[in-house]
Amino acid sequence: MAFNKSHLFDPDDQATSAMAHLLSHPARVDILRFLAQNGSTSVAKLVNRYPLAQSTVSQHLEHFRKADLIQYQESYPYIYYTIDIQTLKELNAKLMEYCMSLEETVSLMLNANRSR
Amino acid sequence: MAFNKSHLFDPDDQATSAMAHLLSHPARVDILRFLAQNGSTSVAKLVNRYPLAQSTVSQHLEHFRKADLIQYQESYPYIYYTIDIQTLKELNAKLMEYCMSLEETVSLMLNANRSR
DNA sequence: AAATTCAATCGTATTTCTACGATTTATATT
DNA sequence: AATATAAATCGTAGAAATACGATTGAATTT
Repeated sequence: MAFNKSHLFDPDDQATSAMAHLLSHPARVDILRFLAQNGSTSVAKLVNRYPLAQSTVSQHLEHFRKADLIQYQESYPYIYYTIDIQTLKELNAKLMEYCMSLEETVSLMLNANRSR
Repeated sequence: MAFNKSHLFDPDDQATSAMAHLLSHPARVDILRFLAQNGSTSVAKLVNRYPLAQSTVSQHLEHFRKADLIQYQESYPYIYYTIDIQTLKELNAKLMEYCMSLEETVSLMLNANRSR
């Protein structure tokens, strides 16, 4: 048992949950926003921002790298990470679409309750 | 080691990642949408929707219960779950706000690149 | 060549997640 | 009282996530 069954679900829902998963740790929530707002950023700078060891921050970055959400370029002595805007837009759109649809649905419910 | 450090991060980011975490499995993505769209739903009906055992579906529902995102009422022989609209609106707003802010930020970046 | 430095990777411990079957609990029905 | 049924809970297995220190690799300085 315990073999994951996520692949058996609707592909759109898989994409939504994959993006959600990337945001399921507060460090990653901040990293993504920081990179979006500040552009090219060294790992050292990120390590300074969090109460985490360097190896742990690298591990979080690995999640993003595997999802092609970030890219990096070396420039001694640092490695600078940037967001892959195209991929971010795609993944973010999936999650946003889901959240907005949910929001719309429950708002309709509220209105329906109010008028009966 | 390995004791979780999430509590050391920004409370807003903790809330964002907590909601993201609830959506980090495709079954939960579908459950939340299904409850929002279809209202009061028995566990049996949910179990039928997924390639998962009854106990596994109950476990997923437990995530939502712990976050006060759902409520239930018994009516023999079924237990019917509904969304807690107020809580959903609050948690969803946090995640939406984050995603929309990200979207806005990267869109500005694209425009800046286009015009230089 | 030796030393330095940044960051990836490795090894490992602990915790949490995902999944299941089995059991328990609660509530009718018979 | 016995039976049936729905769903929570328990016990457990395996995988993945989170965290760290230590090591390695690449690149520049000295």
